[in-house]
Amino acid sequence: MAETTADEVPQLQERPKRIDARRNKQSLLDAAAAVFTKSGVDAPVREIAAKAGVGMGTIYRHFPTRSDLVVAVYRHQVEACAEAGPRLLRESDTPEAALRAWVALFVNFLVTKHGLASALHGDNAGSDALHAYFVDRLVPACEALLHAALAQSQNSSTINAYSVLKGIGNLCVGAATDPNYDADRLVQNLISGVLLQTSP
Amino acid sequence: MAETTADEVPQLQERPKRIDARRNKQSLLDAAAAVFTKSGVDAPVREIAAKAGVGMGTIYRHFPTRSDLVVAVYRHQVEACAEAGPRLLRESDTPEAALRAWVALFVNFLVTKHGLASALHGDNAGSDALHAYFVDRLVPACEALLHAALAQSQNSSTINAYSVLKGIGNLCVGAATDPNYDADRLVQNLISGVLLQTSP
DNA sequence: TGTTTTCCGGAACGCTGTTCCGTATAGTTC
DNA sequence: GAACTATACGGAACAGCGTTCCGGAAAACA
Repeated sequence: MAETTADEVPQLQERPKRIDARRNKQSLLDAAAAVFTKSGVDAPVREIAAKAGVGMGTIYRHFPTRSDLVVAVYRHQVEACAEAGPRLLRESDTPEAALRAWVALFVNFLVTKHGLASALHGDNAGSDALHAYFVDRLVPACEALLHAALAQSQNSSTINAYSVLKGIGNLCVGAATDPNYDADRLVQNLISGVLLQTSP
Repeated sequence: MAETTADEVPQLQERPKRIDARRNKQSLLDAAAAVFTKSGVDAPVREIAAKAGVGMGTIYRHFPTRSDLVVAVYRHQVEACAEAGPRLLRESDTPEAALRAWVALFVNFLVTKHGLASALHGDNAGSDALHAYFVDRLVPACEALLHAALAQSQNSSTINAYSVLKGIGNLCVGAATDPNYDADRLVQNLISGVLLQTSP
């Protein structure tokens, strides 16, 4: 639940944060995690601050933007997803199976976190921390899997891993709240189509 | 540009709207169309009212919700898209070609209207006029094309046309503002995957 | 304990979509 | 043309959002 200890432990030439600051940051992370799972990622910042027993100023000092808080809350799961890529590639029967398993993992992650997929769009002039973090960590993982799967089927087409990843994320939008919408199936269909495509 | 004349012409037992009311409604539709293409579908309501030279009350009397205004502005193009379905099915070489052409049409429509795809998510407890209208008009068209294409390839799998249509719409989110994201290609890949899938 | 540095709380700001109501005006009747 | 009524208008006001600001509290240090 805690963030990397990078900013909680004294760096060279830096004093440690005050203990109430560290305590509040942790309360905020816990409260945010709870509120996000209950009311979705779009829950008001005030609600999180209230649940953590903290003022508005405090939340914005620790997390300069709403997006940063979301990143901090889901950092571990995103990291786990990124690290699952190479592992699946090693342990699966075929590269395509590895890709499909990884994608299912990613989809499950997005769908169970209500509103995360919608929040992923880099609305704010491309400087959206959430979007940037997902891209940074997951595009390389996705790319490796895609290349391996394409090589397996001797498909020499060029793929844009970023594009595919964003497509998967987009397909997950609204999946949790719409019982008639089957994101899982569509994503697997999309993968089929991507692997099938001929080089341009 | 004008709406259907349904509510501008006197119905039985109904008096015609006042002429300033009709004039303002038209001004609003024109202003909204202009603002939407300039600033995207998410443009503030105040901006549209200002451009039309009209107050806040007026805009909400004619269009009870932001969503209704968007529907009114794009009604003709959605209608055209719906009607293109049967026509393409008649004039194309194969049902699959018709489906792909229709999907390309739909994608082009969504992508050129900045923000329309994002606005399509039924946020407001399912009572979103925009979402409902799109579903009403386009799901049947999409369904006919899908069935025809599946029959062609002797694929007996069941498809959920609503799911596929929503998936296509989702894939278009952010397509206009992200040069690295190729929605067109992904959508065609998705169609490939959907047509390829085996019955469950 | 006294001083300094850091951090906190919550009111306030600017931006949304939407509602409300006193006022203006088109349509109707004389 | 004047008087009257139903209809529509304008824009201030409301609620809710993310974010900023700053006087005051509290931790760390001497």
